[in-house]
Amino acid sequence: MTKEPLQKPTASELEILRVLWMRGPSTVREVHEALNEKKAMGYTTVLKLLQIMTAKGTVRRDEGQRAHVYEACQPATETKRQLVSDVLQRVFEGSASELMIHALEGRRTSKKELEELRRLLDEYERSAR
Amino acid sequence: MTKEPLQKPTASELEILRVLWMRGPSTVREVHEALNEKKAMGYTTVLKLLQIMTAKGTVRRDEGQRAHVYEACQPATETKRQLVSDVLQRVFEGSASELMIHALEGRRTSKKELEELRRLLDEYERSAR
DNA sequence: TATTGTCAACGAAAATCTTCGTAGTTCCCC
DNA sequence: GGGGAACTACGAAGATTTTCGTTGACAATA
Repeated sequence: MTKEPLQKPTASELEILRVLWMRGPSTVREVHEALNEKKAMGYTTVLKLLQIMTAKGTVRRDEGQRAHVYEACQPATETKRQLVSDVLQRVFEGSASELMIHALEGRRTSKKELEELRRLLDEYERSAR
Repeated sequence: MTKEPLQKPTASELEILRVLWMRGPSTVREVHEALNEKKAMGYTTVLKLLQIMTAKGTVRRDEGQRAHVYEACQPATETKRQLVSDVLQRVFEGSASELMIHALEGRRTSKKELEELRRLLDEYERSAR
C-alpha cells in the first residue's frame, strides 16, 4: 500500500482541478474547452493529465458513458488548505502573520476586502474558542 | 537579453535561499552544513544548485576567496512577496480573504497571532490610505 | 616535495512534469 | 455497411529539476 490521501497537485494539475471545482463533474472535452479560454492546450494533453490524476487518486472518473466524467476526489477547500499550508511551512516557517504581510504587500487591497479579513478573524476567534 | 529580475525559485532553490537569508552571505560549505541539519543532501548538489542559481541571477557570488561566497540578489521580502502572489493568483484568483480562510483552517492559531494579524490590517489600512 | 584535504567545474544520470502524435474503439448517419 | 466524428489508451519526446560522481586545481602540512 502506498499513500492514497495526499499529494500536492502540480501546476497543470491545479489548473484542471480548478475547472473541475468550478464546473463540477466534467468530461475531458468540457475541461479542455474551459481551459482553452485562458490557455492553448491540446485535447490529448488534458486527457493524459486526467488519466495521470486518476492514477494518483487526485480525481475519480465515472466510465458509465462513452465520454468518461471526471471529478475531484477532495473538496476544493481541502486541497487549497493543503496548498497554503505548504507555502506557509516552506516559505514562512508557519507564521500566518508573515504570510499575511507579504500577501498584502505588492497589491492594493480594497477597503471591502480588509473588512472581510477582519470579519474572518473575528469569526475564527469566535469558533475556535 | 532575457529576463533578469524575476524567476520563481524551485523548491530546492528556496531551501537554499532560506539559508542565505538566515545566515547572510555564505560559502557552499556553510550552506551545505545548514541544510543538512534538516535534510541529507550532498555537498556537490548544493554547489551545483548555487551555480545554477548564479546563472539564473537568483544569487550572486564573490569569488575573492578560494571558497566563493554566495548571497541572494533579491531581499527575502521581495521573493516571499512574489511567492505568495503566485499562490494567490494560481489558487485563489487573487482573493486575499480566500487565502486567509484556508491559512487559518487546519491549524490552531494562537490568540497572540490573531492579535498580530489584526494589527497588520490596521497598519496596512493606515499606511495605504 | 609527496600526501591529504578543500574546492569549483562539468557532465550526466535519474526523476518529474508537460505535451502530443498515433492507433484503435465506438457511435452516428448517409 | 462505409466513412467520419468523438473518445480513450499508449508511448514517447522534451523540458525542467534534482542529485551526484569525477576531475583537476590549489593549499596546507608532514
